[in-house]
Amino acid sequence: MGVSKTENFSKRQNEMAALLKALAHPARIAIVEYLLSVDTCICGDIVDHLPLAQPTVSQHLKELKAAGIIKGNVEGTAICYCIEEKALAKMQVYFTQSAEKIKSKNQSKCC
Amino acid sequence: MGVSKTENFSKRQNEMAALLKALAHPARIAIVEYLLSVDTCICGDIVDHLPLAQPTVSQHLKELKAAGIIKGNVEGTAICYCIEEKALAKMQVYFTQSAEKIKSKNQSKCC
DNA sequence: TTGATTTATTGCAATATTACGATAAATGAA
DNA sequence: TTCATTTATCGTAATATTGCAATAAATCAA
Repeated sequence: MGVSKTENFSKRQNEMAALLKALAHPARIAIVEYLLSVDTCICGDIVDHLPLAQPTVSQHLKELKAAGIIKGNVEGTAICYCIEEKALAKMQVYFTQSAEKIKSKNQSKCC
Repeated sequence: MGVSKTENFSKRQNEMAALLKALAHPARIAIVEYLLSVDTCICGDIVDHLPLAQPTVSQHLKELKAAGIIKGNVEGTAICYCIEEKALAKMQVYFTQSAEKIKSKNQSKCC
C-alpha cells in the first residue's frame, strides 16, 4: 500500500481503517454477506459460492479473520467460518455516530 | 491492488466495497472526522490538521470526493470541503442491517 | 500585470494487493 | 497405511496505493 504513516494517526483511527480495509473488496463483502445469509455456520462451501479460485478465497478468508471480522473453527476435514458479531457492531456504531453528528450540524455556510 | 475481478460481483457489492475502500485509510478517516468536528464547512485548513504533505492530502481528498464521501466548493482562493451526508447514511444502513441480520440468526451450531 | 496564497497535478520510488498454479498440510475413510 | 477431500501456503506476475518533491493552475490583492 505504499508507506502508510500509520504512526501519525490515533490508534482508534488506525483500527477503524484496518476494519474497513478488510471489507473493502467485493469478494470479502460477498463472503460476509454469504455468511450472513446462511442460518447455520457450517461453511465449507464458501469457495463454491464465489467466482474465484480456491487459493484466492482462502487468502480473503485469512484477511477477514486477521481483521477479526470472521472466526473459524476446524470441523473435521472442513472449516466452519462465522461472522464475528463484535466487529460488525463496531462499524455500525461508528457510522451511526457519524451520521448523527452530521445531522446535528449547521452546514448552511457553503455546501 | 492487482487484478480485481469486479465484473464477477454484483453492482451493489462493488459499490459498497468502493465506498469502504475510500475510507479504509487512517488519513481519510482523519479527514472525515475533522470535517465532522467543525461546525461550518469552510475547510481550507485540512492540510494543517494532518501529519502529511500538501500533495498527499490533496490526493486523499480527491479520492474521498471521487467516492462521493465528501464534496467541495471553490470559495475564492480556498476550497470548501464538506461531508456528503448520503454516503455516510449508506454505510450506516448497510451495517445496521447486517448487525440486525446477525442478531436474528441461530449460530449455536459451531461458533 | 505582478506577487502571494492555496490547491491540483505530474512523476517517481517504495511497498501492498490481487489472483492463481503448484504444492503442502490436515483430516477422515477404507 | 493409502487415498480422497478440504484448506493453507508458497511463489510469482500484474497492478494499485502511498507519499512527496517539483511544478502547475487558479484566484485575489495591490
